Amino acid sequence: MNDTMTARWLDSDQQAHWRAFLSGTTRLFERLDRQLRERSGISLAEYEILVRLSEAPGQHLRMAELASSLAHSRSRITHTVARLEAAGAVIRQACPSDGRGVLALLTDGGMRMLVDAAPGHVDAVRGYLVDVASPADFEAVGRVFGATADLLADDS
Amino acid sequence: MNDTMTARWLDSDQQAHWRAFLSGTTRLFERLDRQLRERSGISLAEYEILVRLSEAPGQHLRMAELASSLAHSRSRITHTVARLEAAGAVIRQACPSDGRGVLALLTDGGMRMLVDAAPGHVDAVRGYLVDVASPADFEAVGRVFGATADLLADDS
DNA sequence: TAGAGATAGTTGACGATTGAACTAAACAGC
DNA sequence: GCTGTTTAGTTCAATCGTCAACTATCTCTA
Repeated sequence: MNDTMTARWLDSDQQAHWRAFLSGTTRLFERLDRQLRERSGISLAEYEILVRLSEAPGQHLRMAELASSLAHSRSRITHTVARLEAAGAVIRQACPSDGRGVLALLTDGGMRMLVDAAPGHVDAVRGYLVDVASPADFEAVGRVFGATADLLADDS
Repeated sequence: MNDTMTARWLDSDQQAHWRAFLSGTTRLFERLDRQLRERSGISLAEYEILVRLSEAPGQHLRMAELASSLAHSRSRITHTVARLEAAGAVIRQACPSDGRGVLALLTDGGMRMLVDAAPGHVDAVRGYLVDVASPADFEAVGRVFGATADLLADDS
């Protein structure tokens, strides 16, 4: 956002789309989070961390890699990983190649939590978002928020 | 989500779109909230309440109308309106037609806060979302999340 | 090879959101 | 017109996220 930016207001269609987006995402995240908590006892943020760790070679990632991958603050990652560690889903260990670094390592128990949670979560993502959109519309969603994410990438 | 739902996993394109959406919205909301706080001293949630009140006839709405319009919990609306009241942006008064009800009424000061905040906020919404999407793609976003919002409407 | 600055991560205090329990008023059926 | 049930809103405690301060390590340059 800089001083040369002078665009104003949204037209009424744009405003309707923007408000649909606000309302839809608010309800969607609330529902996904609640469903995960009720069925598997983990939050959406915790779930996403487990997913990233499960995909990583050796099932471990640096804290900063988790932070940038999820677009969460470092502090938030510290707190969330601490909760996951208390729940036995993750272990922390020093990073061998960088004395400042910390690796979060998925445990077998963490993998079981993920395997337990994933089907219901994916069903929910499908049922409330993916499958209510046409393939072309869902692609458009990916394009739009990919562009937004790039624009707001960490160095911006 | 019901028992007959058996769809599984997302294909790799769908997963890429879903993650772009997660990352894009996370960054977008974080940025919009921070920009509003820095430039105008209000949160995004507070801003949205001021907008709804400013559009309402008589510049007032019931608490429950705010809650369903923003898809926020009643408890959250109570807290947020309390903060706005402390900031002098809103006044609460008993609802004349329903003894249980409470009206949130926008003050002149609240209207000034909104007028001050709105241009920068709209520029940000444009700059980080609306204008990075083609018109057709942004329409698709509206369609998709409109459908999600309907599906997850309060009685679901 | 100092020393300055940048980077990684944690901590603690504070603010915001949630969910459950609660009060009070409205409504429905008899 | 009671009585039981819904609905509106608030309150409290607990959880989660943010921000600023802090330690430790790494990197760059002279």
